[in-house]
Amino acid sequence: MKLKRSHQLIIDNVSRFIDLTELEKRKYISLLTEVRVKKKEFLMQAGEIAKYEYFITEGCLKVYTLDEDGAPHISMFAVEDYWTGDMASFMRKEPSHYFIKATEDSELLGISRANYNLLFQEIPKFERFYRILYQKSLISYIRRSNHGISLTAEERYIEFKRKYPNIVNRITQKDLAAYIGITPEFMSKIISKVNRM
Amino acid sequence: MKLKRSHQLIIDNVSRFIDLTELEKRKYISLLTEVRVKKKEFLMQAGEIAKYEYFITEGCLKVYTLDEDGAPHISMFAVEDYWTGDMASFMRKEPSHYFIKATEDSELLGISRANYNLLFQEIPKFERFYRILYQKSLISYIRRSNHGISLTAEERYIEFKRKYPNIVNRITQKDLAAYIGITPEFMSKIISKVNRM
DNA sequence: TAAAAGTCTTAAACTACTTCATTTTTTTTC
DNA sequence: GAAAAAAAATGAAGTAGTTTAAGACTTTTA
Repeated sequence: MKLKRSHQLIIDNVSRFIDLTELEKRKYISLLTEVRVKKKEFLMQAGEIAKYEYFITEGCLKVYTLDEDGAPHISMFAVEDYWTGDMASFMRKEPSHYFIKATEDSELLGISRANYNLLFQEIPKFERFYRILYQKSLISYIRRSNHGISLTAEERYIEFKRKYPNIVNRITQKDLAAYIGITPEFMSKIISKVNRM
Repeated sequence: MKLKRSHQLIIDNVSRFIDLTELEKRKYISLLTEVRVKKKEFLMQAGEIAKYEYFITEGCLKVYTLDEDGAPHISMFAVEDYWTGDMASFMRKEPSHYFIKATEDSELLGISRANYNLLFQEIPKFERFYRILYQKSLISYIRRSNHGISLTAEERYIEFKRKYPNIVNRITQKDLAAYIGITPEFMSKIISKVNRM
C-alpha cells in the first residue's frame, strides 16, 4: 500500500532500527496526529505541559528557553526527519521551560502521551526503537556539549557551518548567535572576520 | 535468596523501572562482571574501545577528556548507584576520547558488549529498562546543559554545591574547576569569595 | 509600494575569566 | 615522619566576549 509522503518519511525513519509488518505500520500511523504551523507560530510555549512528541516532515523550527534576563537560548534547530518536543515535560507532565517556534511553514506528526504509552503495549518493538533513538541522541548530545567546551565562539561557528551546511542558510544570524551562545553583535563580527579569511 | 550487597544494589536500581522474577535476576547477575579499581587507577583510557558499560556499587570516579591543549574537561563524577562508561565507544566500537579514573578505591559491575546484546534476547524487558534509563539521562543532560548556560562560574559552583552536597566534599577543587569549566586559580578565588559571603 | 518592524554592522567602554609567576598548605610516598 | 609531590591561594597583566548606542539594510505588513 502506498503511503503519503509524510507517513512514508516517518516509517523510513523508524525502519532504520526496527522492522515493521504492514499491519504494524498502519497501526502506528493511526496513532499519529498531523500538525501544521505557519512561520512565526508556536508549536509549544513555556508554561504549557507538552501534549505531544513530534517528528518533522517539512520545515524548520527553533527550540529555545528564555533566561532570567529574557535572553533566548536556542538548544536546537529541528528540520525534516528530526524528532523534537520537550521530553521532560512530556514524560513528567510538568510545565515546560521551552518554546518551539516555526522559522518556516512546517508540517509535523505528533504522538500524544496516551498513544505513546499505548504504542509500547500494542507494538513492544517500539521499546527497542526508542531505546536506540534515545541512546543515539544521548551520544550525540554528549559529544556536542563536550566538543563545544574549550572552543572559542569563532571555532563553534565554523564547526556548525561545516556540520549543518543546509541549516546555516535557513536561519537568521541572530538565531545562530542564540544557538552558539553569544550576542548577535559578536556573531556579526565573527562572520565578517571568517568571510574575510 | 539473599544477594550480596553490590548485586542487591544493581537489582534495586533496575527494579525502579521493570519487575524481574527471581530467575531473571539470577540470569541478569550472571551476565555481569565485578571490577575493582584503586584510587588513581584508570577504568578506561582514551584510545581504547570501551569493552563494558558500568554500574558503580562503591567509590567515586571522574569521567573526562583532554582538549587539544591537554587540559582536562570533566563531564561527570560517578558515585554509588550511578551508571557510567563511554556509550559512543561501546556501541560503535570506536576508540574512546574519554578517560575514567578512580578518585577513591571503587567497585563496579560491568556488562560486556556481548552480554549487553544477549540481555535483550534473553530478557526483552531490558529494552524497556534501557529505554527509560536513556530517556531520563537525556532529560537530565539537556536540563543540565541548558541550565548552565547564561550562569556565571560562581553561580554554577553554588548550584553544584546545592545539588550534589555529598559529592562536593569528595573531590578536589582542581577537579571541580575542570567540571565547572574554569581554571583552578579562578575556582580558588570563587570559593574564597563565596565562603566570605 | 510605503511605512513599520526587524536584522545587521560598527565602534568604544567594560567584565568575567585566563595566564603566568610565586608562595603556602596539604597529601602522598617510602 | 621527612622528603617529595600535588593542591590551593594570591596578585598583576592580558583576552574573549558583553553592553550600549546609533546608523544602514532587509523583510514584513497593510
